[in-house]
Amino acid sequence: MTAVARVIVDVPSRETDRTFDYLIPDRLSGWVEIGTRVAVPFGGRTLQGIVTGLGADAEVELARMKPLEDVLDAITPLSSELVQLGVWMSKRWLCPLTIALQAMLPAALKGRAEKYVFPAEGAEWSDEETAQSGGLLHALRKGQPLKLSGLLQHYPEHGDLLRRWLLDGRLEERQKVEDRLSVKTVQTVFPSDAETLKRAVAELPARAHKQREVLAYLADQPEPIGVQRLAEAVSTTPSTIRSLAERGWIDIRAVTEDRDPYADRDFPVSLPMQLTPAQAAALLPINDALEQRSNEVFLLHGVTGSGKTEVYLQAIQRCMESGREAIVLVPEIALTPQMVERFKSRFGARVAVLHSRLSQGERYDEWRKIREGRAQVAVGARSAIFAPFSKIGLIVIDEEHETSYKQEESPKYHARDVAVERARLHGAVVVLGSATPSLETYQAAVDGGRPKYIAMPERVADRPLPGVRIVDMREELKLGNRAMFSRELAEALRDRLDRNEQTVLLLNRRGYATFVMCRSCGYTAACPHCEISLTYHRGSHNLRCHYCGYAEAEPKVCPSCESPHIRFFGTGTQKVEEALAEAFPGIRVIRMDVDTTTEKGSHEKWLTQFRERRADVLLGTQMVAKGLDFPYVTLVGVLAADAALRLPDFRASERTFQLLTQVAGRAGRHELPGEVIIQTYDPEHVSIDSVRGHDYKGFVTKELHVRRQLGYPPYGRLIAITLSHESVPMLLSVGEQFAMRIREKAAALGISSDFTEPGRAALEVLGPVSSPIARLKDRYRFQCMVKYRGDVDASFLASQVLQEMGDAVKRGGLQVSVDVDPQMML
DNA sequence: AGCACGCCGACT
DNA sequence: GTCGGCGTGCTC
Repeated sequence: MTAVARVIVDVPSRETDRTFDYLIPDRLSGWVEIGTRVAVPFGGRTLQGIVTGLGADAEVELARMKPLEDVLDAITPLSSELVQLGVWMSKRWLCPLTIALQAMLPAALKGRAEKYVFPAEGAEWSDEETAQSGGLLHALRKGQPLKLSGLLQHYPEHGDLLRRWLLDGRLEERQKVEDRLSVKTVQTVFPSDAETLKRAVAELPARAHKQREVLAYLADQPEPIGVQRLAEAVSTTPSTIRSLAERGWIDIRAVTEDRDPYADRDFPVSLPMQLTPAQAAALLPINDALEQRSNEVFLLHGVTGSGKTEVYLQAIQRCMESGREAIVLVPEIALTPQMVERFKSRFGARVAVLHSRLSQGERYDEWRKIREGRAQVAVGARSAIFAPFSKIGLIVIDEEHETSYKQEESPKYHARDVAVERARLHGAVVVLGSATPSLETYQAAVDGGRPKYIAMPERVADRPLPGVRIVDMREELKLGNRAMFSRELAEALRDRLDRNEQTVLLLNRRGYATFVMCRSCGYTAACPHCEISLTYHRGSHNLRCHYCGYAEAEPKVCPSCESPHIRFFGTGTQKVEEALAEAFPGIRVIRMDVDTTTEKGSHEKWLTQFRERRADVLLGTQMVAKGLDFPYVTLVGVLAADAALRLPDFRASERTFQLLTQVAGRAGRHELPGEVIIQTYDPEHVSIDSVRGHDYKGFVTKELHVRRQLGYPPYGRLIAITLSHESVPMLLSVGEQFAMRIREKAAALGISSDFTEPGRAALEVLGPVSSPIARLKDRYRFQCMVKYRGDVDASFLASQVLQEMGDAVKRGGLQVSVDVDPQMML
């Protein structure tokens, strides 16, 4: 009987998406379990892999089996539950298992094989060769194996020499899987007992003053202390301390240290607040489910300012009291210091925070805090759903409708769906919170009873929802107002300036000007690789492609007709800022968009400034719409409310309604009442009109009706298959085949392609059509859309066809990407 | 994915 | 004759 590990190797392709068997050598037995990260020999190289199973026997003959090379972590990074979740994900979103597993590991643990080169036993080189190698041989013969990548960087002209000697066997190569990053260690002094220190003082040479000082300091404060800090404390250098260690009087060891990104911050302690009756009523069924340990899902539909966060906090409290852990997902954009503070204040050091602004190292340390049981609550963006807890009791998804929960790269998972599955595996409770639930979630609650629906229709402390006025910009134009601000908005702004209150302005766009257009001939500048409008960047005076990074200089005349009337179109936050300064001299504006918030900590800096009322207006794109809570904001203005309505995406209406409702919710959250003014060219549109009465139900009812008619989610489901290649005819023919084969398979199963008969299972394949991004990085893109409803396993059909056509696709050099339940149609 | 094995053109 | 081009196939 042999101990065998089944390993998923880190090669993300369809052919290798299965386990490979390896012998577990004696020296590693006891270290290998499900979820262990290992280094394995695979087809002549060394790769990282994850153990997904253990067996007493192999599936292949013994002779073909190789032993595991190494175990990469002392603590297995993935639990068997996470491995199981990965298997589920790979089926659900049709991705290789290794991709799903990789998504669960912090970036620091994405190991790569490094090649090391060293001289073979007894290898000889002539003097001539040594001279020719220009120091390369000398470096190699020092003894330490050297990194191949480093050698090639150092001696780029001697790559062929290296290769020749590797081939003739005088040099050998060895591979090792290395993490991108290790834990941070600090050289730490461990003082000996007082007795020893006293003896040391006696035995030191008379002139060793500094060393005596160090010993005196340690005698006084016998806690372990970092070498660097100790040196500073007695104003000397680390070498003094090291000589003490050499004499054996003290002990210096490397100690791992956490990079706590919030180390220098004090969070005031916050105690649970007195709940309003509505909050208490909402909390009750959640607590019941926690008590019963039943795998329940709730939709907490609470208007903006209704106090959802306090409900989360108290549910988490209850969860932790029962010895279980909690995960809180927040959209990346709303993961503001304000939000973090609320959790840190309530739960202190038991909170781990995971978001993209952390460095790789900081993220890794927060991750380890969870894995090693030092944190019980994880707050973070999408990927925090994989927090390596072992007994989860509660998962909260705040703003569950947010698109950022869907990952747009493989694995194209939706964190909301992962949460529900992970909660099932743990017997945990899920709370989906939102003021504007996604139509999918709402419809499932109303028609299916899961999630269970909980409503909080009022703001706390009887504060009213802000009044909303819609301004028809067409009328403004008729009356001769060509300005960016309607008279109503300008007046309201003036009023706020007079009263020293604050305003949030939302512009539904980014950049100074979105595209360049010639007024004479209609020419627009587009990327030669991607067929995407180029964006004008004011700082660098050039035009850039947001997809591939292509850049060219700002044109002075039209490249097509040579007219000088080429000008910048569209409105960006910079332009609005200028208009504000002109209309309201002396106005203090904070502009927040991708350009002003890329720097680490800048986001926080701006918001603090605004909170301290050092500005009158907070102007920005989507990022000013979410989760912000400022007492003196009494006016919210929306410029170009309908900009996003024109996008070719069936969710455009839903997104617009959600965005407008969210931003409206920033006004009047405290003592002072709020007001919202929305400027639009399409005031009758449901998405805009419904915001006026804060009429979520009115909006969903109408929108759901449309969705049902068209068979779109939540009444049908979609799978987008995108093919890309340099040649259009190739794409068309393979795309056609894809569509045909899926249709044939569905027909063979007796699935109708007729969507008109209500309730009946149906499937149709749309396309292939040129994808909305028709060309990307010199490759054309075509897509097929599988639309289906009812009891149809369309993912399985698609994966079968994908497998059958695998050969044709590979030989043709096509790239295929599958998006199950796509969120973005662009 | 990458590396080895294998079968045809332009060089020492 | 050989070095090396990259097409196909496999990796426990």
